[in-house]
Amino acid sequence: MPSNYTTKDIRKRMQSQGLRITPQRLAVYANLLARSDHPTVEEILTDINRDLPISSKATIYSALTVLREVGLVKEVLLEEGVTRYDANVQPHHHFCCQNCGAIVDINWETFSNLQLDRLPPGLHAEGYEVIIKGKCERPDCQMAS
Amino acid sequence: MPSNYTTKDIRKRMQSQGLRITPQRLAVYANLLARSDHPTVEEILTDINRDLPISSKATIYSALTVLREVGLVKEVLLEEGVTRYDANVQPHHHFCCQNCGAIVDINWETFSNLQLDRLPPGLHAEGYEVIIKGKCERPDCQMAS
DNA sequence: TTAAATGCAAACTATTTGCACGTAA
DNA sequence: TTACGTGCAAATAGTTTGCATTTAA
Repeated sequence: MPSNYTTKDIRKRMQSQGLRITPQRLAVYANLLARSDHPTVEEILTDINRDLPISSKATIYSALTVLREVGLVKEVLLEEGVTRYDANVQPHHHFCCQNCGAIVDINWETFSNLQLDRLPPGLHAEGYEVIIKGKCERPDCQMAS
Repeated sequence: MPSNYTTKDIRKRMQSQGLRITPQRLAVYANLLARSDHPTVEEILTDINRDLPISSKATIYSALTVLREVGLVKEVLLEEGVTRYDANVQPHHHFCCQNCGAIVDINWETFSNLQLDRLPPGLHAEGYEVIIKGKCERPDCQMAS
């Protein structure tokens, strides 16, 4: 489960901001909650329209913008030109397989002890994330150069 | 200075791979060496064509691809839809100002002691980078919410 | 001399926008 | 009922590609 939230949270968050709960917005959020692979817009679109068409691409973009504004979704930027989305909005780190591109969430506690006071004077940190590049557990990837 | 390299290095690197040294490739690399603000393609283009037109946009893209292939340049992905470039190819971290967008290089040694053995079993790290978000030293930014 | 690089324009991909129609509250 | 959201198509932005011309070695 990529988040501590559930689809119930979307109602509270959206309504408190005067935003409507629509089938499309619910579907996008539910899809992100259900999967842990940080999908792209294209992947979300394919997935939620698999059985019956429920949303257009422009609506997915719109839904993701709104979900980010209310703090239910974050974007993940690891590859050039590819924006991915994550329903896990708690601070955490990312492992990125250099062979297959898989992205694995790493618990915050794994690297929660960074000494931010070592930053150059004048810079004030509000948060951080560690991005680890390497090879994931798949045999193909372990084998790859 | 964002790198330990100089424009002399481009000759060695390129020639050893049978690639040509052109005024355009030199200009792109020299520009990246001269500035520390991780420019976009657009910004590089504007800068090197300021006095007299020397390069087209397609050539900048081509030059950056080659420079990355020979290991003289790295891309920096911190904002959605924006690819920036860096002639500092040594491992280092990035501080990103949430107010003005400034990107500050942080020495590797500042956070060089991460315990990578704490990663989930099966994942093999080959490198990492810490991305710190916060406010930079500019008074405007310190002031901002 | 000649294979490789440049510059332009067209093609492509990702994302945003305008607007008529539909719908959640 | 009605302001907000959706879907479509067109617009925009970033990047890549094809090809004739130029040039580094």
